[in-house]
Amino acid sequence: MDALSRERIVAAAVAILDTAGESGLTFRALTERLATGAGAIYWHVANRNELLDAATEAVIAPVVKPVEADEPADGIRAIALGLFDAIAEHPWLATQLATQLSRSPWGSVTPRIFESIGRHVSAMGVPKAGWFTAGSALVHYILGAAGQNAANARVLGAGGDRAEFLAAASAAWERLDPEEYQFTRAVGDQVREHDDREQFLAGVDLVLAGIAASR
Amino acid sequence: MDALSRERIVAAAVAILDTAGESGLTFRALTERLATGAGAIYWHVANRNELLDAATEAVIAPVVKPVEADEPADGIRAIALGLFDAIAEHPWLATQLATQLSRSPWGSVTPRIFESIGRHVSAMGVPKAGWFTAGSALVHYILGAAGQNAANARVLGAGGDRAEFLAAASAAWERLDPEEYQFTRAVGDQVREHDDREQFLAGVDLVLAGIAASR
DNA sequence: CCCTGGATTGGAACGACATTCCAATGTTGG
DNA sequence: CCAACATTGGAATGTCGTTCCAATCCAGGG
Repeated sequence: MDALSRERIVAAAVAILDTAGESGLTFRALTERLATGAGAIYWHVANRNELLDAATEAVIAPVVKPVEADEPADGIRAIALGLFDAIAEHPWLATQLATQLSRSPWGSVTPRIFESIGRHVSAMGVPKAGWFTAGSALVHYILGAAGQNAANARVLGAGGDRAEFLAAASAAWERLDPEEYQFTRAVGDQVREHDDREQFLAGVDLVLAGIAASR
Repeated sequence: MDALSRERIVAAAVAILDTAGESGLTFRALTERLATGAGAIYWHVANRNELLDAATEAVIAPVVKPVEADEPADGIRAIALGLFDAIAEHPWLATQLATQLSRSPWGSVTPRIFESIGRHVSAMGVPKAGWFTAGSALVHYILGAAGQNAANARVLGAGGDRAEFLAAASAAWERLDPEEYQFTRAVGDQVREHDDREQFLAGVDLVLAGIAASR
């Protein structure tokens, strides 16, 4: 039996989260996968929340590494896509990052994301007074849109393919009152034809255009 | 004892959520406040999640009522501020809306928000192909920024005042490695001097500028 | 080499929770 | 007034996070 360590526990947590979602991360699942007892785990991590935070950090850290790019906007797009892919691959990140943002915004992971995006914002020539606004708009759009994309993918689930999902989503939308939800329904038709990644990048570019316009 | 009803249960849930947060909403707290048993509540409500959704809807519904405005942008600002205030008054909304967005995006509350914002987006003269991108950027920024604002207010808590909070936040930021977090730290200085609401609106206007630029 | 103190482990025990179940009570139409 | 049904209150169940403790491991000093 290899020595138990914080890293091994966090790795096991990520694996469980990936296959069973946030509600699947129980101490029972952990003790079984690690062939140990709950007390041993508690010696290395304070509690379940700290473990969730550590798992989030372990998965996000590689994405927010500094990126060199000719254009600052390209650096932002690269980080945005990295986050998009990470959240698509680990759907539990969406809820987790949102919760962390609105529970303890100055925790460990969120400022790192903010910083990695902000570096490029300041390089864009935005006046200092606009840094917070520009950085916030980017980060909130990126995390929100990536999370929603992951949610769509999850609804799709293991079984079906894209066509099946779109059919289900269409059905759900058709059920909406056409009068009351005319915008949402009109948008549904547009979305079906576009690639998720491209659509996400279009949103990033929209915010970037806003930053450029108010510079 | 007045007749138990779904409305009374939802109202009690909102009251509990406001004073004790999401983790405070237990069936024990509900049965005590309503002077009844768990079984009675389960006859009106399927489970805890449905109750959380109903509480969210009850609090959000008044905010997403149609708004008439001379300029579409003003309508968007009005709805954004309504959401901002609702989330500030009921901080549990931040986590709840984020969770609902990334769990079942096509539930009941989220499309209503999307629709109420989208109406004004289409009135802005955005070409149809850009509706989804523009609406998404707005909604994600609004919910994300409002949630973060509520989180800041919560850290501040019942006891202290704004100066105390800013001192605590400063202290947290000073502890960050100045080299590694130079953008975040620079931004902290800017933020201290500005009104939260104005800062929030500046972000909305930034996204609106992006929409106008790509129109 | 052993022995002693701290580090680490495994699992039992505890209290809180969401949910289910059921007997009892209210209500209503024939 | 009496059957069917709607509604209630609370006891029972199983799962969870967390705490506690006895047992084991390990390193360094005598």
